[in-house]
Amino acid sequence: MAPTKAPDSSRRSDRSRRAIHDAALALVTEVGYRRTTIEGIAARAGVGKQTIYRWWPSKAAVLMDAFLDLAGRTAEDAGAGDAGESGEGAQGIPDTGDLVADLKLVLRATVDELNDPALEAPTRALTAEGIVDAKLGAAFVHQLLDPQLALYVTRLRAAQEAGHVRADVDPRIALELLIGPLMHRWLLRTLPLTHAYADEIVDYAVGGLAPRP
Amino acid sequence: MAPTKAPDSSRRSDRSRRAIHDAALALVTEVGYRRTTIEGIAARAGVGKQTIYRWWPSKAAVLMDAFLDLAGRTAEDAGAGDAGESGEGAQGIPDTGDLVADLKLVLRATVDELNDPALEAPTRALTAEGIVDAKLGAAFVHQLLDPQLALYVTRLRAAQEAGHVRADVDPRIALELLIGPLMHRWLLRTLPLTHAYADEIVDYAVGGLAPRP
Amino acid sequence: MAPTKAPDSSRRSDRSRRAIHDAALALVTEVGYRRTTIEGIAARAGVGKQTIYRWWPSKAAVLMDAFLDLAGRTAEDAGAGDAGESGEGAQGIPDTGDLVADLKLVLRATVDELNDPALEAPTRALTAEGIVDAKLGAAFVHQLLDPQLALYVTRLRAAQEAGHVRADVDPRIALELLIGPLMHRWLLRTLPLTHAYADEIVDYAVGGLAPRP
Amino acid sequence: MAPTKAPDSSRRSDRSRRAIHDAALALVTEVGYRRTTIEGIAARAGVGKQTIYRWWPSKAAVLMDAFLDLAGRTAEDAGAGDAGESGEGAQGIPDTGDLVADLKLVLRATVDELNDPALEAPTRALTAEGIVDAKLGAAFVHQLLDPQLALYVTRLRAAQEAGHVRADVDPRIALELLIGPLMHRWLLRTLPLTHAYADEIVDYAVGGLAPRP
DNA sequence: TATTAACCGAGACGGTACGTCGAGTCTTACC
DNA sequence: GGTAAGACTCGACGTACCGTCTCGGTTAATA
Repeated sequence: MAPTKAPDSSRRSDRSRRAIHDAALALVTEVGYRRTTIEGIAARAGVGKQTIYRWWPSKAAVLMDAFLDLAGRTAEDAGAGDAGESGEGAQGIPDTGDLVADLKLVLRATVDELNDPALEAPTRALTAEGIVDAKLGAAFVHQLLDPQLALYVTRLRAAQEAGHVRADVDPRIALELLIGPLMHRWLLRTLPLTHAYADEIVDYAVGGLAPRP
Repeated sequence: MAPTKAPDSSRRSDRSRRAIHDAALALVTEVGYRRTTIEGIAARAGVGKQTIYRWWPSKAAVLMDAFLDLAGRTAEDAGAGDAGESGEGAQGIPDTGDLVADLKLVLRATVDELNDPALEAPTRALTAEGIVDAKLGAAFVHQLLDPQLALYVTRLRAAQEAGHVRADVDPRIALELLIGPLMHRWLLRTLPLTHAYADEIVDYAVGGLAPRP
Repeated sequence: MAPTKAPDSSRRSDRSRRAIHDAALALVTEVGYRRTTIEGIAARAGVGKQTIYRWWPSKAAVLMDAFLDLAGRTAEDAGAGDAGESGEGAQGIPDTGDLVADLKLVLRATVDELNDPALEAPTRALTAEGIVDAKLGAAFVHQLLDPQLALYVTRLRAAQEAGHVRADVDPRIALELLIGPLMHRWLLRTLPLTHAYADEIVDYAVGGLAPRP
Repeated sequence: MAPTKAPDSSRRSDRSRRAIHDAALALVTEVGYRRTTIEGIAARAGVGKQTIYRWWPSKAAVLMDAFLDLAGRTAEDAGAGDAGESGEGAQGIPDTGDLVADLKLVLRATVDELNDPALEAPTRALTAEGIVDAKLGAAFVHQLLDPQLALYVTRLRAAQEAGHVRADVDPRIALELLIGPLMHRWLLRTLPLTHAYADEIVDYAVGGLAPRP
């Protein structure tokens, strides 16, 4: 029943943690998730295997942490020029009053992110892993996806209050109408993912959400 | 340049092929894709490993073939009561003139299929594998997904001709508006996948596709 | 109890038999006994594997046959210039009356044979195999070694009758006194095997066999 | 140029080393060298295959080490009753002044050793392997045979000084006159290997070495 | 300031699966 | 019915990683 000797995180080496993150991301990008191994990460990071096993339960968990770290740093960089009033790194969806324009802006940004070669490999790896491993999938959704989606919900609720979206529309479903097609195309690589596509998705979807005349 | 000695497929053992398919599907369902091994499949199928390596390049390829076989047999069984004049096994989407009703029918069927515990494990495994492995993903899309999606395109074109859908709508995108959200929810397990959800998706999507009054 | 279907040797393909012999000897010489495989022999001989398994019980048996064949042909060639009165191919040990000289002649010939690079690999392979596999070893001894040794026995008996060797000497043991050291040096590669060595062996050994003055 | 990462022998598990030795010897004795496999040794020793591959280059090398270990331990046991002042374990050949008697003693002991069922299988296996594999053969000769033969050389030189053996006799060749016939009979199983045979060999051989009257 | 306990790099260990090779058997088509 | 060809089951090969473990060597907090 003993909790199997939890390590003392206050004595954890930050240097190692970062090196492991970097090695994990680099390897996934270079050789793919499949051929990325714990041993490989340890060797690349100049770290003992045990140091990885001490702090993470699986390869996927390492990658997830690394990815969160990367996302955090990226957001920090992006938001560095702003007033810095949001400590979260989540910028939110603008509300110019024009729902279609606002959504197109965000969806185009998402398209760019998905097409970013530096992010593609780890994102695909984590998504795929989450599809098969429910536990990891839940973590992925909660830590990475949900915060993003919450922003859409907020914006859509505002649109409902402004009367641009019917009151009986469930924002959660509306948001999936926007994100779903994007992810579908990206995950399955059926057709190229472009700004034009994002625009059309918004046009069609908002058409179905707008109040009947 | 030589393709490294291709085996003579006319002498292939059908018995082994079927046994391998069955073992692969059973193992993926029972222990999951990760813990399914080529050795395990061979042992379960009562087959030498080499017989698997002779005919398939990877575990994923075995599973894909097995899945196609299963899908073919399932479709055959389903279509057995009909006149049998369609050798394809693809039933097509009904056209009762009521687009919304027709789509709801098919989407509900898709929901049922995705929720079928016998199909869930292999479908997830193949999808996840295809997300990471572009080659396999392409095969998956072409052999399993595209034929399905073509049916939607046909039905949507008919709706355009009947004037229920605007002429400037791209059926390919319209279809993704329907399928995308479904897959999104199923893949990421964000919320349960129900008939009610399928209905709402159809309602919202067709709203955006219908001619402006 | 059925003798498991003995093949009809009258319909056997001589072409295949020879091709298999040649391939076996060539492969043993080129890549060594260990890396010589039945599949390799079959491929090189342009023969089906079954043709080998039909007529020989093991790789060693194939090689033994091939070697006997080779030895027979070699002896035939060597004896072709003679009157041809000996159908056996065994030339016998000359009896000039000088035992030491006669033995040196034969032992030097044996040294040359053991040093012949064309014969070395198969001879070593068969000897080694026979050391570990008693059944094969017996076959090797009876078919290849005993006929050779019998010649020594004959010559030594003649020497006994001529009074050059003590009457109480067992020719069988005397012969081993000559052959043993030669084989020892050749098998274990302790020191080079030369004519000078053969001469010394004869000198020492005959010294021990000659009548006490 | 790098020797491909040599393992750190100071951290080697002695427990595993011993278990592997024991398993190797047991298997060779029980099922023969051919049917002894690295996998079998590992399984029997309760050891991972890699632990064998880490420290030995081949099955034969494992067996050689095991045999050396066994020989060492056996010699240790045999010498335990003595004063123990010789750390070598090599007892040497006695020098009672009677060369014939001394040699008969040692050769009879060798006969007994060769006839010992516990040693037969590994000795045959190693010898056969060494006959075909020159590298291994050299190791076998240097590590096992040469030390033994050196004892004979010593004893024979003493005999030369005492005038029991002609001064012009090469002890190295003389020794082969004794050992060669023994090994020949044992390796080829031509006739049984007995004390009487050893005695005769000594009688004949020393007869050839003694000073001419 | 000396001790000590945890983390750390390193890597050997018992295992599992990999993908390949060859053994020996069986089947097919040819002659 | 013998033959060339080669697919089949099976078992071992030698390799790659897994996750655990043990070994010095730092390094930080405690005595």
